[in-house]
Amino acid sequence: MNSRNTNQKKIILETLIEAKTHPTIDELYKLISEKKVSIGRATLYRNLKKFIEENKIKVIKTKKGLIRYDYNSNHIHYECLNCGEIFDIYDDEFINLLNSRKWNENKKIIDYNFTIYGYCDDCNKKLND
Amino acid sequence: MNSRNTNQKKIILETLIEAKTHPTIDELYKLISEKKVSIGRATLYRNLKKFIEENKIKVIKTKKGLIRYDYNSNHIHYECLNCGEIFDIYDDEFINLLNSRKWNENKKIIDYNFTIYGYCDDCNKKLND
DNA sequence: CTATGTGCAAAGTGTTTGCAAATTT
DNA sequence: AAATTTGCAAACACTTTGCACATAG
Repeated sequence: MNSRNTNQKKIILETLIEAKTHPTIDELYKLISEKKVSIGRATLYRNLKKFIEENKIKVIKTKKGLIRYDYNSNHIHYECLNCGEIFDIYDDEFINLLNSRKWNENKKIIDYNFTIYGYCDDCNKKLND
Repeated sequence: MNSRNTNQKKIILETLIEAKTHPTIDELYKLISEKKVSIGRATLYRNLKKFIEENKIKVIKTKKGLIRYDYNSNHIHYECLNCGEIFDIYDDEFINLLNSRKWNENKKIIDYNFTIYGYCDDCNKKLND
């Protein structure tokens, strides 16, 4: 039942952290292939699943149905309803507010997933031509 | 490009609204089958997709990877990390706070998806035996 | 040395699509 | 009557699994 530190795990997590974007599994696979090593797709699936269980990474299901992966740090997502791009929003004030709030006696926050939908600056301009 | 009001659309949306749970597509299919009518799976997929585009319903991707559908009203989800059940939280004060907040000059909130992870009351008790 | 992890290919699931018939407007 | 939607089955895409070999502890 012990988890072992393999080279593959290291590379997968490293690559996901380095990526500024929120890659799909396919994009992540390509990013890894660009490095020297090649990792099997099954290994990628298996390890992403483990990382999710271990709360190291998060899954984002986009409006268009794509499944994207994200290294788990405290932030909010803003998804553009036009171009589909996902932006990270860091808002400590809001996060603090979130963490201090109790939704009922026992329901404490262990983790959360917060995505806001709207239009990004670029698309806003285009749509208001 | 006009959208037509078919009986199938009516039944699908109706059944989803009636369901107090957040059904998977399979659960929804069964709920519909329990009524007189039978709707093809393809029709179900096609219409759920349309409803999402039209912002009538929302998708929830659970920690365990299940895809659940939810009628789109203003509320927050609380997912139990132990039993997996999803609870609705209605917190107007928080929703108002959310809606009034601007994340930067142009990034307005059109819609959002907010899920909190933790343990539900029942599981809390069990786990602290 | 033993248990865990990997890679491949095959199996399994879930979702989409082409097409003819039905339905809506 | 024209355009959209439906239902079926087949096609497609994504994810998991069995197994033999490799690797970590």
